[in-house]
Amino acid sequence: MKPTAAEQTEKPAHFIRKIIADDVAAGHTTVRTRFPPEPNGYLHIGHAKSICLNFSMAQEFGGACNLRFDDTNPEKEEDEFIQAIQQDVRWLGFEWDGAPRYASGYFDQLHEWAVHLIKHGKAYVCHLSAEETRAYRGTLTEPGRDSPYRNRSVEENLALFEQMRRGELPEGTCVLRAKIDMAAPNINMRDPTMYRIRHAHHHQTGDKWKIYPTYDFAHGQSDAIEGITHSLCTLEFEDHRPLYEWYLSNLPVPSMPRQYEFARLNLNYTVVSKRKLKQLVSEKHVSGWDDPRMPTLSGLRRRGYTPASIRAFCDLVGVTRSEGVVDVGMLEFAIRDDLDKQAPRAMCVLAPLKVTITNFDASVLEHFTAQLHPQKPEMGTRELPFTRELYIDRNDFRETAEKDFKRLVLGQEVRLRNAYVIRANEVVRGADGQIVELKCTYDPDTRGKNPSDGRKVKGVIHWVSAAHCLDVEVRLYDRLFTVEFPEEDKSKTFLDFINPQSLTILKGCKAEPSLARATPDTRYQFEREGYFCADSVESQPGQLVFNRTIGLRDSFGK
RNA sequence: UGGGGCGUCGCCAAGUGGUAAGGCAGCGGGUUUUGAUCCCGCCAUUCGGAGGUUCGAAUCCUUCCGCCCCAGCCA
Repeated sequence: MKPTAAEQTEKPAHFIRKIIADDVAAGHTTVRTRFPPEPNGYLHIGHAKSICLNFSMAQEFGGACNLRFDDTNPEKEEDEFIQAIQQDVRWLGFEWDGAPRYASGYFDQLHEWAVHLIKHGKAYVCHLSAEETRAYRGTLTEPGRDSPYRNRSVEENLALFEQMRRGELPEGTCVLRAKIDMAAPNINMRDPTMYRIRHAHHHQTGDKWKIYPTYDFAHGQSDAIEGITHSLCTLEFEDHRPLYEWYLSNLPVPSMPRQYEFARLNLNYTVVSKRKLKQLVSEKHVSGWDDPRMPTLSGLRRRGYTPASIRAFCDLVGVTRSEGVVDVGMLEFAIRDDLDKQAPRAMCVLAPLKVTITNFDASVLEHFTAQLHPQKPEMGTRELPFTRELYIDRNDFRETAEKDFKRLVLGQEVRLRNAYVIRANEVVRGADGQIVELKCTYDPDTRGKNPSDGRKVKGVIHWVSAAHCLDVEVRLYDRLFTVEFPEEDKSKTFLDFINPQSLTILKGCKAEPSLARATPDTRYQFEREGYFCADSVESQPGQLVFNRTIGLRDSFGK
């Protein structure tokens, strides 16, 4: 059998891999990377790219990868997210080195380093208000002006910073800034803020701190403390690299990490922004962070995506510096590719139409043994009860049809998958004219073989025994947004493009009896329909709920 | 009009001076008791445009065009 994308061992030689390989060849014996999420939301498919990159680089080069919570902004962060992030990283198949790290774990050291910069005349306490600071910063085309507080004495700065630390100053009173260059063309170098006053409770450090470092003042030093060799981040941080390096070279840090930037993942027909995902959840457009329509890892998991398929997808997409938009079709390919090889087959009728086999005795019960996987007999078999009354899908029957319709047509034959060939003889209608039943006859000579008279039966449809099938609920998912780029139209909000048909709930679906023991971790292929798994939160034994992960590729177009 | 990036097939992406990989999607055909899978074939005389250097350029130079990021006491 052809290897799946997930089994592909030859990894493409992207630029990060080359840089690291060169460093290793040049004598770097320790490769250490880190995945540094801020615990202010759930992880999504975009994070998966970063996770796969960081962990796989460490794995490939015999190094280690840390998990570090970038928790410098207590007001936006929660412990719930810390737990969820750990679960998602593990689910994806990675294990970080040692215990999870926290930027907040370095607050003492960071504070000490801030004092160090003050003592060296490289940082000062600035009392400009936020608005004034903005005005002094200049614009993209005009240089900024020096703050009037820029030349305070070391002693005064030390005293003021200590007051900030003790919580003696109200929020917003002042900030600690690095003294770099207010005329720098790179705005990040115009005396960036290092510390701001926040009288906030921190999920890790409690009420110990009244001042919190900014991302820029925390990230590089945290990397240095942990001995990170390659600090991989997304393109928007490229302009921060000079500042990242400025702090490292002006502080007595224990190591010199290097920052490299790659393009973040963009997917069409969805949004991959924590802020927007959070909005979908809080405004109840979806049932939660783990709604199967969400591009979050927890949503994809509940939907039925496998970790291997997401890893394969990340490999497929590659790592470059050019930002593009990946077609969701590639994600769908990755999951179909994986599931086709793994998923046991089963039959489930989504839109049941009763069929009576008039020449089959009502007192008879036959059994067919069907393979769980057509290409993998080693996966085993299951039993299919066959009786006089069956269900087939309404979409698989037409009273008249063109020759390209390869299913059941009145007066013609079709094969019931794993069972007999039947012929539709008569349509039974309800009071409203709706077809409620089909009267058919079966050909006993077609069990496990084609008609011996050489008749050609082209179509094959799935079915279920009416007396033995399970009544189940099936949820079909479509893309969450109706347009490729929901964020593109600036005159509207992405919420205007939510697909009202993104969720279709089907009740009264008829599943073959072997599905009674379905659990969320077994993904099935419902033959001719797609890949499904029991919903991890709402499916119960006896009241099964299946999520359609993804439909089968369909060249006919239902 | 400042700074930093990016532009190779509809999408992703190799290629870094020697004459355009691969994947996704699409389109033909074959196998098939899943219109699935699998198999075979097709799918960029051309690399954002224009000049130039060179025996030779997607790769070097010049210039132009387009797109993205940066003016949080967010990350």
